[in-house]
Amino acid sequence: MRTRATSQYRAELRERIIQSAVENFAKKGFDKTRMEDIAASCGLAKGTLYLYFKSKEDLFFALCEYNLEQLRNQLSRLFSKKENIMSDAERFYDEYRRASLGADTIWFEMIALSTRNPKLRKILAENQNKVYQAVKEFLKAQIERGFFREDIDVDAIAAGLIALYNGLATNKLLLQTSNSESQRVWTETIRAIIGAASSKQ
Amino acid sequence: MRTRATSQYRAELRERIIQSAVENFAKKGFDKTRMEDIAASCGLAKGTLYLYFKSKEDLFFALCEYNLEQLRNQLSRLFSKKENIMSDAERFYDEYRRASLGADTIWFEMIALSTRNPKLRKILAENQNKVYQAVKEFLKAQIERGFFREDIDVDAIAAGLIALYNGLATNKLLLQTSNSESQRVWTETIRAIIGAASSKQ
Amino acid sequence: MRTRATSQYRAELRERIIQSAVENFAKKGFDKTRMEDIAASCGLAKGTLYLYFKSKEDLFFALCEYNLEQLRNQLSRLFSKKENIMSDAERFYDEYRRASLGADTIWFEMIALSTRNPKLRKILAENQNKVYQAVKEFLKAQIERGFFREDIDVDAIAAGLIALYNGLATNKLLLQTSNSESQRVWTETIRAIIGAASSKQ
Amino acid sequence: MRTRATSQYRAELRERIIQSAVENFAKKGFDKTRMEDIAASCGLAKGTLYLYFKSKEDLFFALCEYNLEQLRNQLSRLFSKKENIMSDAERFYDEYRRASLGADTIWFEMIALSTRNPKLRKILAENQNKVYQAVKEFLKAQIERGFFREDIDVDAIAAGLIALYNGLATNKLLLQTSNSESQRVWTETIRAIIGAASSKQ
DNA sequence: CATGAATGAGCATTCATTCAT
DNA sequence: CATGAATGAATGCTCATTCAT
Repeated sequence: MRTRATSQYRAELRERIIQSAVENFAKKGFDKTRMEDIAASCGLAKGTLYLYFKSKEDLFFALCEYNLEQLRNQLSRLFSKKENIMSDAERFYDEYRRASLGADTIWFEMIALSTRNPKLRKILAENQNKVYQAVKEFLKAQIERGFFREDIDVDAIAAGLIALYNGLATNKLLLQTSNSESQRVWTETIRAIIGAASSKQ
Repeated sequence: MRTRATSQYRAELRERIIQSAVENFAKKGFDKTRMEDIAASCGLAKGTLYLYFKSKEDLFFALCEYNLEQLRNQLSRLFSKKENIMSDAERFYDEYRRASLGADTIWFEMIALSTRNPKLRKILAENQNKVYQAVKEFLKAQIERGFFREDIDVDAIAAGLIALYNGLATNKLLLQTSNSESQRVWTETIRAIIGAASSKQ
Repeated sequence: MRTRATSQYRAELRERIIQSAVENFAKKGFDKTRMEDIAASCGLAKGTLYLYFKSKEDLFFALCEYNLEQLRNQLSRLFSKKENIMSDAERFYDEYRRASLGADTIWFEMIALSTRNPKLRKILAENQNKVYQAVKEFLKAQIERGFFREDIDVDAIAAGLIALYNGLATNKLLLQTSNSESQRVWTETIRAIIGAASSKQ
Repeated sequence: MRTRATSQYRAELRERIIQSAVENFAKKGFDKTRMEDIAASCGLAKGTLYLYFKSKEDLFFALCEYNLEQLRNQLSRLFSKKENIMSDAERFYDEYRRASLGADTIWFEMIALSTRNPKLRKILAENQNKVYQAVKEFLKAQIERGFFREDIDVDAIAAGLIALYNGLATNKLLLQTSNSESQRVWTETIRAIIGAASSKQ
C-alpha cells in the first residue's frame, strides 16, 4: 500500500480488477455478476471499483479491449511468421486455448451485446479487421514466395480462415470435443484449405 | 371464438408468443427484454404469458428449441442431398441468411448462456450433434461413391465444416461484410476444403 | 380490494399515498424520507408507489400541487367574501392553521427546492399569482365600495398582505409563538394596514 | 507560509470554507452538495475540510451561525436608529438585497431543517428573538418620544414587522417581482403599518 | 382463460468519512 | 497540516412473478 498514489500502482490495480471481472463474467455472465462480486474477488470494496471504472458497462468495455488486444497479438503473431505454415498451425491450438481460458463465455456475450451497442461493435469490428488484414498479408506473402497458387481468392480464404477460427470457439462449446480433437479439427481443416491453395502439386 | 380452449388454439398462441419473444430478444437481448414487452408485442397481458410458459427462462428455452429445429432442418437438408455438393454450397448462402434473419443476436446469447445453464447446453449439444452426424454421413457417402479420397479425416473435416458454418455468423457481425462477399467466402472456402478432399486428381 | 381497477379506487389510493408522503416528508424532510417509509405508512409495497408516481420527485410534485390547491382555496375564499374584512381576518388564523397542519416544513422545503427546479418554481409562481390577483380584486372592490381610500397602492398593499401571510409561517417556527399570539399578530397587523388604508377617518 | 499554523490562518481558512459552502448550498441545496464540491471551490482536498469541521452537518451549522449574525446585524442596525423611521425604511431594501444575495435558498433550507433539528432550531430561535426584542425596543422608544400612539399592541406589531420582513423573502421568490417593485411593497406596507400606529393625526 | 394491480427481492451507484502517506 | 484513495452504508428504482377478479 506504500505506493498507492503511483500511476504504476493504479494501472496494476486496474488490471487486477479486470482480471476479477473476467473471472466473474465468465462464470455468471454480465447481468448476473454483481459489482460486489467483482470487488470481493480482488479484495476491494464496491465503491473502489468506481474509482477505476465509471460504471459496470464501462468496466465491461475495458475488459473487452483488454481481451481483444491479447487475442489480436496472439493471432497476428501466428500469421506473421515467415516459417512453415503447417507446423505453426499445429502449434496453434495450445496457444489458442491458453489465451481464451474461461473467456469463451465472455466472447459470445461480447458479440451478442455488440449487436445492440455501437460503441462495442466498433471496437470489435476494428479488432477483427486488423486480424483480417494480417491474414491477408500472410496469404499474399505465401503467394509471392510461390507457396500458394496465384489465382486463389485471397479475401475469401482469409475470411474463411477467420470464420474457421471463430467457429472453433463455438464448436468447442457445442460439440464439447476434447482438446486433442479440437486441435485435429483445426489442423486438418487448415491443411485442407492450405493444401488446396498450395501450388506444390 | 368458442374454440379458444382448443389445443390447436393454444399451440398457435404459444408460437405467436415465441415469435414476439424472438423479435424482442433480438432487439434488446434477454436481460433487457421485459415480459411486458413481449406481452405487448402480441397483444396479450403480462399474466397471460405465464399460462403458456412457466417463467421467462422457460420461454427462452422454448424459443431456443424452436430456433434450433429450424437451423437443423436447414443444415441437414443441405448435407443429405445426394447431388453435387458444390452447387448446393453455392445455393446455401441465401437459405443461411433467411433462417438467421435478426436471430444472430439470440444465437450468441444462447451460446453464452449455455455455458452456465446445463439444461440449455444439453439442448444445444444434442442439436449440434445431430448436424455433426448428418455431415459425417454425407462425407462417408461421398467417399463410398468415390468422390472423396479414402484417407481424409472424416470427423475432423465434418467438424471443420461446422466450425466454418458457425464462424460465418460471427464474421457477418464482426467483419460486417456485404451479403455477396459473405456468400463468396463460404463458397470459396468450402470449395477449398472439398477440393482438397476430392479424389478426382 | 373488490374495486381495484376502478378509476375511483386509483384516485383514492393516489391521494392516500400523497397523505402518507406529506406525513413522512414533514417529519423527516424530502431527502431523509425513503420511498419504503412512505409505502409502509400506507400499507403498500415499495413498488406499488411507482404505479402511481414515476419517481420520488414526481410524488413530491404531486404533493405540492395538492397542497397548493388547498392553500389557494382557503385564501381566495377568505378574500372573496364581501363582508366585513376585519371579522374575516379574525377568523382567519384557525383556518390557516388547519390547512397547514404539519406541512410547514414541506412548505419551506418546496420553496428552497423551487429555486433550483424550474418546474416546481412555475407551479409555485402560478399559484402565488392567483392568490395575488384575488387579493388585488378584493382591495379594488373595497375601494369601489368606498371603504378604502382611492390613492392606496393596491399592488404594493396586496403584495404586503401576502408577505405578511407568508411571513407568519416563518414566525411560527422561528419565534415559536403560541397559537393565540400568532392570531393576534395577524389580526393587529392587518388592522394596522387596513386601518391606514381605510377612508373612514 | 511558515505561519500557516497560526490561529489567524485557521480562522481565515475556516471562513473561506464557509463562503464556498454558501455558494454551493445556494446553488444545489444541502443534500445535493458534496463535500468534494465545497473542497474544490476553495482549492482544498476533501479531507482537509474535516480538519475544520467535524461533519457536513457541522459545517452547515457554522454556516448558519455566520449568516444569522449578518442578518441580525443588519436588521437590528435598522431598528436601533433614532432617526426618522420612514427614511430608514426606504433605505432598507438595498441592504436587504445585498445581505441575502443568493442565500435565500439556504435560508429556506435552514428553516425547513430547523423543524427537525433541535440544535439548529435553537440557534435560529435565539437569533430571531434578538431581532424581535430590538424591534420592540424601537417601537417603545417611538411611543415614548410621542411618535406612536400609546395603545398600539407593541408585541403584535413587532412580530408583524418581522413577519413582513420574512415574508418578503418568500414573495421575492414566488411572485418573482422586480427589485423596484419589491422595494415599493416594503416601503408602502411599512408606511401603512407605521402610519396607523402614528399619533400625528 | 385472461387480466393487470400488487409485490418485494435485487442491484448499481453515490458520497460522507477515515486514515495511511 | 494536507491529501485523496479506499471504504461501505444507504437507497431509488426495476421487473419477474403471483393471484384476486
